Amino acid sequence: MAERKYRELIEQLKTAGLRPTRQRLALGRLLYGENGDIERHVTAEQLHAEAMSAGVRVSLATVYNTLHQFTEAKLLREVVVEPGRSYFDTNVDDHHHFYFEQSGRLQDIPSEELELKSMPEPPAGGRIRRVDVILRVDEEG
Amino acid sequence: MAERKYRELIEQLKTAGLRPTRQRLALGRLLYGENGDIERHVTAEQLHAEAMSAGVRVSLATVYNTLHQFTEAKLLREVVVEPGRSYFDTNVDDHHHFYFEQSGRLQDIPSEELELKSMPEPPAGGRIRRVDVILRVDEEG
DNA sequence: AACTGGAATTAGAGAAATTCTAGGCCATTG
DNA sequence: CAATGGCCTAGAATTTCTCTAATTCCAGTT
Repeated sequence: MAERKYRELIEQLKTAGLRPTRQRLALGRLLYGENGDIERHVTAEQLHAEAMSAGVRVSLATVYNTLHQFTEAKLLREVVVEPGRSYFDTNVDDHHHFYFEQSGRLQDIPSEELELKSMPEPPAGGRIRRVDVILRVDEEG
Repeated sequence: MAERKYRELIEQLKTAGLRPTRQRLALGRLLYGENGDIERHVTAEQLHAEAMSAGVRVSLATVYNTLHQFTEAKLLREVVVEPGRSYFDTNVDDHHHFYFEQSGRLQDIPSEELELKSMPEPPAGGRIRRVDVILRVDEEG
């Protein structure tokens, strides 16, 4: 992970009122580090397994807490594709997703490739917090 | 439930290769019956509770099976809004949803009110089976 | 109307994902 | 460097959904 990104992470945690603990930094490094430019869609279980095999001692509960805190801090975005299957996406820019049901894989769609023609008015007293578009894809053959 | 709708349901079950059993007919009546024009978004637990209090003896497993079979037969549409929370929508026409996170409520958006400007090409060997758009709404105050 | 084969239903166990709890640990502040 | 309060942990608990194996029901056939 680039030194710049690392300091940036610490800064973002502070801004969010989160202490830069060993666990949060390690998970941040796993999520954004090394190949930090590649879009990632990980489940809590996956990230936990990844941490284990990287020799990072962290409990599953902490992985869940951290993922939710990162999401809250807009460092991650949660994508729910099926009951009991939710991914955390390292790409927090405006974009959408292909979901491949057979393989359970998720793939980003840049926002330029899928735009909305019109946006409905939110019901009175509400504001639209997020737009989620999922294109469910059948892999034939 | 209108007599017409009732016979229609039996017909649709047959077409789907499903026997019109007491349980399936009763659940169908609960889903589409009486006020069959109103959009409904029910969870399996909710429908099960509804059946119980209507005096219909049916197990939770059967409710799950039936909801999935109805979805398969395109009599229902499943909408996943949160990990561990999925609704079944009696409206199977092309449309989208508002989701109110605080109350957990779902509301239909007619397809005229939210159209896509452009549709991306599905990745090679895939075809887009469904488009799900969820607008997540914060209720302020 | 009884027979039969396959489908459907059931209660309860089981599985999977996530959250909670209570105690101990550790980062920050003064 | 001690105190304070946030953080982490293992494991239990919860929630949602699925599976299993036994029973019951449905539809077509005598």
